[in-house]
Amino acid sequence: MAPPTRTPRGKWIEQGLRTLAAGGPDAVRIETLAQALGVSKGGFYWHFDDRRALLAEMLDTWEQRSTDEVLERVEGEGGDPRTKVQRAGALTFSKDLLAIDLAVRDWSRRDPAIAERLRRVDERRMEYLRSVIGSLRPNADDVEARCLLAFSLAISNDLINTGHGALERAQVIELALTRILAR
Amino acid sequence: MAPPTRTPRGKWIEQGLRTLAAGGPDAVRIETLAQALGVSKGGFYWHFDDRRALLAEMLDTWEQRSTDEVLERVEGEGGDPRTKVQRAGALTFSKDLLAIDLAVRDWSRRDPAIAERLRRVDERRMEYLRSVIGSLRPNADDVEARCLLAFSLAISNDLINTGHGALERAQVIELALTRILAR
Amino acid sequence: MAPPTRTPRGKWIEQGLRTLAAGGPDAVRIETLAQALGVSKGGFYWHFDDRRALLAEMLDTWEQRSTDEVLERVEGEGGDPRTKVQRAGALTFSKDLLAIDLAVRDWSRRDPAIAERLRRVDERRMEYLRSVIGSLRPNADDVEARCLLAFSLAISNDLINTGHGALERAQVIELALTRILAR
Amino acid sequence: MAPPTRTPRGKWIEQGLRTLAAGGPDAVRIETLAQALGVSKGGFYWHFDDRRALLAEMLDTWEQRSTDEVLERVEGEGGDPRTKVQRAGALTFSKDLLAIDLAVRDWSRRDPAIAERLRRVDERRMEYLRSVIGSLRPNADDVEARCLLAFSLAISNDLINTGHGALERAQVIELALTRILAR
DNA sequence: CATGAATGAGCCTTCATTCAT
DNA sequence: AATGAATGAAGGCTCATTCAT
Repeated sequence: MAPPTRTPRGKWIEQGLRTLAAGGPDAVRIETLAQALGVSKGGFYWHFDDRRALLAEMLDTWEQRSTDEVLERVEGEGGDPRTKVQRAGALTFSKDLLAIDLAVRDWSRRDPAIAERLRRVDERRMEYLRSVIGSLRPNADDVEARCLLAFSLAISNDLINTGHGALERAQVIELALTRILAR
Repeated sequence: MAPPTRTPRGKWIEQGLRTLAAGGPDAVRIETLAQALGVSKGGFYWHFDDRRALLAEMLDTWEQRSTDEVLERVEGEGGDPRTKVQRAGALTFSKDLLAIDLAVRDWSRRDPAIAERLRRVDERRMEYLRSVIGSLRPNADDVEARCLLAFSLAISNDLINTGHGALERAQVIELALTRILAR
Repeated sequence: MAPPTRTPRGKWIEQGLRTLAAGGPDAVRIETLAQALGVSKGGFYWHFDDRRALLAEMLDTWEQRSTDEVLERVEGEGGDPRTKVQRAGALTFSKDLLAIDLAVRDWSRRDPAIAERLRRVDERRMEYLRSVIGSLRPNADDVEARCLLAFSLAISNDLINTGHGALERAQVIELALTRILAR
Repeated sequence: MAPPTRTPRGKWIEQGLRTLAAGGPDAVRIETLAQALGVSKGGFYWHFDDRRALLAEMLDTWEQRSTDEVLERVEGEGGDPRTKVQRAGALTFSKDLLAIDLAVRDWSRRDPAIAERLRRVDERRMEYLRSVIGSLRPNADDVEARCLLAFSLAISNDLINTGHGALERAQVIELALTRILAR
């Protein structure tokens, strides 16, 4: 009844995603992962055909987590539109997921296959944003502009690192969000 | 008084920035650059101590171009605040510079030295935005929120790739910008 | 009195010989054999100490099959000398055995142990050839030359792949054999 | 005026052919060659794209040496048919070339591209044999049989390793050749 | 300034072998 | 008897760097 697998497939994927988040796709090196998992690199090939296979599964996992899981949770908890938008943002761009998201986003700029995956994910996110913000405001074009602003704000948060005078970043975000959702 | 000799040194930097923009820092390989320049890679080391030195100079060049050069040009041409914001955006995030900017931005997430450089650059950009938008709106906090929104919008534009129903991306941007600068 | 149990051991050897014939000794990889047998490679080590042990047993099997079994069958059926020569050739160099033979022959060129085994086998074959052809021709030296020719012809058949004008290879062989056995 | 190349392309090919002859294609390992040449393995890639490129050039070299060079020399020296046959055999299957030839021959049994190359080479050799032996004997079919025998004898010589009673192998070969060329 | 050549570290992958179950 | 999992030693290839010319 000993552990049926010392280092299950999932561990490699998890570590892979952590590494991707921290260092980008080029940092996802078999040897590095193995070392982090306290395992010999050769063992990797028991679980995966090759590096590409790992990357693919990592992306599958990320895609799943970033869409279905987030949306289910948000819709499950209910609340008014503003709450939903904030919650969806909080989940989608939780510390862990955001780092992966940004890594994938950069990666997508030089790999069409990644770009396609990301487009799929973003499309679902935007669709959700649209439905929520759309319940607040009648004009479709207006909704679209607000969605893009909200989305941009979320993505850029970790990409911009400046001071804001007397304010904290969080406060500025609050103000900005209010402005986005304002009447 | 001698004209700033366009030594081949500059060519390496230029090509380096092009490559950085297209493939990220890992893609900046001496051999690749040499090939693109039609030169043997050995020659690289006449100009630069090593790869790091090239990267450093590339970043110097980028920093200079992204700040002083842009701001000088924008202020030199004058115009009302909205015009200035748009022009600054257009210059800062011209096709070429934006690609570099995004590459640096991603890079900065895993290299503190890069992060510090980027912070310096962004701080100057925000300062300028603040001064321009501040001339329109009196409330400092409000200005800060609008600045962050404008900045986020500019950065994210190339990072998001979704459809917008009947609208073109450019139109949505227009609407969003109007909203940001609105009374 | 128990029938020679066809333990799985034999299956590994069989598959090993097939693989040796098709790809040479380097192609005899535990993993490949296991896959072909629909078994996990770990199991191999229950039957054999290591790869070398398998190769040794494969060679034992081949040696046995190439000599005793062939000669018994040929002598068992009788016939005139030419018939015997042809039958011995047909059996020794049946499609399956010939492929193994050639693989071993090449292998023997770089492994003295293999060379010794092959010499043993060939010596028995030549001895038999000598006895049969010797029953036709009186002069020992002459017999020796004919034996070598016959043997060369048999071995080379699969190693040479040229056209023969209007003739088929089989016809040329016929003519050559006739010439070898001629008065 | 120092040596323009420490380890010219040709050296790699030469060493590659030596290794091929001694150990078959699988033995042609970059690292092994490098070590034999007293060079670091990395340097290999300055001269060749990859291992396959080396193998290809090795085969080109061998093909050239085995055909044009041999035939030129034989025809250049003249002599009666028997002399030519023997000389062609001696050159074609000189110690060095024969070892390569046999390695290629075995290799060709599992790689169609190699088989095609070998066929081309053998076809030229047979063509030459045919022309020489054909000058002795009128009947084409008869000539064909003799050619095949001569060719088989040459190839098999190094593949068979048995005693011949009181005779030396060379003597048996002499007898066999006489028989092949006999009236 | 630049080239041709070489080095060596690092990474991906394969494979014989081992080990616990 | 056999499996799932892991190890470790190769071996192929890339690339920053060096060096002599």
